[in-house]
Amino acid sequence: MTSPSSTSWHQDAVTRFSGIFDDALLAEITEHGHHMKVPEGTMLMDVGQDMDAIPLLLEGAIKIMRLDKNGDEILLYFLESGDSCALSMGTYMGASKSSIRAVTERDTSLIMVPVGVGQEWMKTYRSWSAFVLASYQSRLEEMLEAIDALAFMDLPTRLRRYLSDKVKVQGDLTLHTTHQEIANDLHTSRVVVSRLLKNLEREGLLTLHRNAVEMKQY
DNA sequence: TCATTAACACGGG
DNA sequence: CCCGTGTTAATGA
Repeated sequence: MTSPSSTSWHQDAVTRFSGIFDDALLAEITEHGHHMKVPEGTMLMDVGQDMDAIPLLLEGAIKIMRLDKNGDEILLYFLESGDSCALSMGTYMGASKSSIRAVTERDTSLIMVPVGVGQEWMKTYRSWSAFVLASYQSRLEEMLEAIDALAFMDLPTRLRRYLSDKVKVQGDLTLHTTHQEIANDLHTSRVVVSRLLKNLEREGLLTLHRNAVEMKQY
């Protein structure tokens, strides 16, 4: 691998994961991993689809959703740079069908590691198995937070959490979205989102525009 | 009481 | 004109 185009993502991978994986494993990742640049809004994985690779995020963000019986999406959490998807690790335990939908939230750069290769690394690289376990734990905690939000938080609170999450994930105070999209993510109606956003605007926390919400603080 | 559904007017692109 | 937005009235949980 000496061409500039292939070494560039190798460098990204090394800088992103150098503190996490040892050098030998980093070399294996650049050898066996497939690099992908994915534009915003791409569905990387859907419910029932086979999970044949483990994603390692370099740049960007991925929205992880579950579907209700009507096929409506419920937001679970976001994957960010340096994250992986614990559910794809489930393939280690025999499951191979995805139970979630994953859509890129912004332009994203990631490495896909074939499941079989990842399984070998579980035995040979302690830094890999530690990473998988840590990823499992952090994904589990995020899911528990999502459950808490759905079960115990009122809508105004959930909306504020959602907005601050989006700002963090997008790295931009101005969110380019519609009230309807927010309503879909929070699993409620647009009427409610419009009213709550209007309240927040009156409180001076944000400014509303067409197709955009400009946050003042978060 | 609060969310949802339907309906409507307004306005910017 | 089309679509996103803001609002209201009726209905339901």
